[in-house]
Amino acid sequence: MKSAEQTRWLDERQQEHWRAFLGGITVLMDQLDRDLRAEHGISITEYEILVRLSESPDRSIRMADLAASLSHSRSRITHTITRLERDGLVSRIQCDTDGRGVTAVLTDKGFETLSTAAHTHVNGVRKYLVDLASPEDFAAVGRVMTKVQNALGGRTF
Amino acid sequence: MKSAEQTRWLDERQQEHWRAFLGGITVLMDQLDRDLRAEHGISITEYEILVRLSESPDRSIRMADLAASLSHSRSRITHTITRLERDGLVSRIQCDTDGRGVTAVLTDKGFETLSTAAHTHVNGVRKYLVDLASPEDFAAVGRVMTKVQNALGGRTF
DNA sequence: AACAGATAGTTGAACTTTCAATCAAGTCGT
DNA sequence: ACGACTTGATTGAAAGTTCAACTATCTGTT
Repeated sequence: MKSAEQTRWLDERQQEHWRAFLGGITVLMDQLDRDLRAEHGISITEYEILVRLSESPDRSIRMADLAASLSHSRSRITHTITRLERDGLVSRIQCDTDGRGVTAVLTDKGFETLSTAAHTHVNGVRKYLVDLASPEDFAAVGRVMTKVQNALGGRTF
Repeated sequence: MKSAEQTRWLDERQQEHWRAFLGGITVLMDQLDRDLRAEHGISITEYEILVRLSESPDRSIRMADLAASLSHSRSRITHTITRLERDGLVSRIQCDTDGRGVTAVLTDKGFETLSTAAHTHVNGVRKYLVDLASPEDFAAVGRVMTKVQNALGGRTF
């Protein structure tokens, strides 16, 4: 921040929106996480990984791609996959084209867990978010957050 | 979930919006936190507490009210305030009307830190979010997240 | 007054994420 | 083919969060 330039503070309305945003994501993510843990024993982070794997050819994705896809650090992915592997939902295989590479693969048990957890998750997303908003407003949320992702997206950790 | 009823999955568009939302809040919160830590040595959670205190009469708020205001658990507030107290930004005083009560008070040093950190924070919120969206879209975000907060708001931990 | 139950806050352990350091394998320029 | 550099992934420790258990105080009922 250059000291010469004045900071443009948020006006009252913007501040309200920003605080609603902060508070909203806090309670929303917390509730979705709680529901998944209570009913299926997985966190929302783990759930998102299972989803990505299930949609991918061979139900497998390399660690770095998983990290990029979720905007998580490599380290975080390593730890999370370690837990998922311990629980038998995912397994690791060596990448044959790159000696350094490791690929995470969804196991049958992982797919089973995902299949049932998906109901809980989607119902939550609807009940706590999608169904509360008008389609236009929800689309606006999508537009805005897409821009945020694009603006901050390709960082390295 | 009753097994009789069918889960209404998200359509492709809704799914895009939801994923943008998830990815967006991840990179946004991460960046705002990083900026505050790098330039002022406080996390975004700590920053939010300082803000609430600074706006309150006597620059002080009771622990439970702080928890409610941030949608954090009591335990989390206790730990965070302990850290802020260790760093001299906040101090604890006994509540005189309720023997169980503890009130967190912003110190002068805490106010100083907040005063400079606020520039960093607001500039970030603008650059990474507010200025990327049209006023209408940002207002829509505010509307939606207000509803989320109201729907999930008053939970106990 | 005394008890039951609710509320405020803390504590310590378990769990998750971050951070910096490390190791192995790939790429590039000479 | 050598060294310098980059990239992919892991590791262990530190920082932060959650969870369940606990103490202390308050409130309402009898």
